[in-house]
Amino acid sequence: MSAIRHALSVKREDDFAQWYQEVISAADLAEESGVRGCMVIKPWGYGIWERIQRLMDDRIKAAGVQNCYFPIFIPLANFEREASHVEGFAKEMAVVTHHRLIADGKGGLIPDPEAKLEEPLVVRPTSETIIGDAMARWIQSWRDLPLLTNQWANVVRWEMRTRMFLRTSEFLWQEGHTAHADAEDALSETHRALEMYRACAEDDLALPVIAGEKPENERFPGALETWSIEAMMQDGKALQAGTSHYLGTNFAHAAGIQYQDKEGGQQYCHTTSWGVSTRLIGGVIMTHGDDDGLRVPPRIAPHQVVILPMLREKPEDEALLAYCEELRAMIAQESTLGEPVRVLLDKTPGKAAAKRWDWVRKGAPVIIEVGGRDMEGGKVSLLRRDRLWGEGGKPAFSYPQRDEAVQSMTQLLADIQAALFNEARERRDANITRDITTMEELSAFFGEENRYPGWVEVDWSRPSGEALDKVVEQLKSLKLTIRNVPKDAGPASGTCIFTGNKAVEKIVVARAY
RNA sequence: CGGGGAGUGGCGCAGCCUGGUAGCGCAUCUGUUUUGGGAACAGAGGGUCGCAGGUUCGAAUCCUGUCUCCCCGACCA
Repeated sequence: MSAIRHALSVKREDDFAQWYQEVISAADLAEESGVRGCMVIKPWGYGIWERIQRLMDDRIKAAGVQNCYFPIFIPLANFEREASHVEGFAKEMAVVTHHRLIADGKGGLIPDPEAKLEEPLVVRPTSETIIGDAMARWIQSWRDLPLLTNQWANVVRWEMRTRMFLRTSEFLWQEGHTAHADAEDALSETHRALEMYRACAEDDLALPVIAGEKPENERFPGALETWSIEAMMQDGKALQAGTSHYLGTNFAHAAGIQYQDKEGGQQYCHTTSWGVSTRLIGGVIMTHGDDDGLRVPPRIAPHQVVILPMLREKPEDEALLAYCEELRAMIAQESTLGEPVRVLLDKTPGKAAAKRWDWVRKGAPVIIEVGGRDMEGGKVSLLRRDRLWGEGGKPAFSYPQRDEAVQSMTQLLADIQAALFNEARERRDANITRDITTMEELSAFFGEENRYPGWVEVDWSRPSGEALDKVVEQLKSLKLTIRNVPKDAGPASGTCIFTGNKAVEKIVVARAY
């Protein structure tokens, strides 16, 4: 029995799905739009996305990739060219068929039958085909390679079941598309992107991930290899947080992406594509959220420090605001994690104690409250969001001198960033089980009693085709999926848990979002 | 898309079975008193009850359709 009065009404352990919904509304991240599967991303949520964008974009550009923008509409014929790609996406396409509305005579509007498009346009679910077209125009010679492009865009996939940030019909992402002279070069790019995602997830979002190759049945439609980073959520499920694909020459054949090599012969390019999306925000929520709301890692927090003056609507407020403004300016002079500290002086009317809880729910890493007594003593009241509660169920304030608080900010924010990562990593490591060697054990492990069982790493023989289908079917009955073959896992030594054959590698098996 | 649940002031809900023109808590606004930890009291504002049809003298309530959300499943990067 705890005396703590939490800022949310639902606890993670009581109803994780409902808790997730509450964090999104309580932290003011996003709201429903009235359009199926589409959400309005509100300033705090979009601010987090802008931070992710900025940090990722820096990494992308550092790798020599250039940003472009391609159309949202793709001609149907263009989309049809790559067979398995079509098969993968056909079921979830938004299609534009008309270009004009007319009155229906009942006060409403309908698409004008006279204005039907000769060829329907599909709303991009991803842009391999249309970018492939451009690549075919842009690439002539081996000197044009590698061609490294990226775009930040929205895409639409008509999902059957949607969840805010995790799976929405429309979402925001970046999609990198590259063309190379040979497989080796393209594979190297596939891995560079994967490692970039791992670094961004771990260093920027404080999400520990496992990077590895997806099994054949989970490949991107049209890809020869699909690699992913997988993050463990607090309910033990896996979230695919980013993917990187080696597409071989499949799309090059479909779009005619060819170059003349040094010997004068025509060669098909080897292409890659890779992306991360607003789904990452869902991963941040389910990794760092607690029973008081979100906890935003400092690197991606729109405001890292929020100052709340304890205003009383009296003349002495002026001096207090001046004291806080000085504090704000001093903190803004400091740097942390390689950037100037982002600090907000929240002067909106209202009591500081009430506003504090809004910022707790939003997850600002550091909250500083300043009252008249603090000012007199040259102090501030400081609260770490990642260590919110102290003795007796009260917020764990510390009361440093103002100068001391300013000087501590560089280290404090770096500490919070590290603490969130370490907490998540320890939780993940504690929840990966490696000693399961039979299907019976696996089945028992994921039985009813074990609510948040986490992940299991097992040996397998990498079956293919129908043999793999059987394995997938077995796992499905336990609601499990193969997440990936971790790059960093040790060599397999035993026998395949599914087939009994000699194991060739290890896989991670888990329930997934 | 199948099964289940739900849409009533900003948020959370009651009312619906047994039709009679809308209520509670929180939040908001105003005032007073408070004031170092999510203030108290008093008063006030705010809703064509998701939308569209239908039944009826009369519909939040009954019927039909439709949209959206949540949970489970199927599907899926």
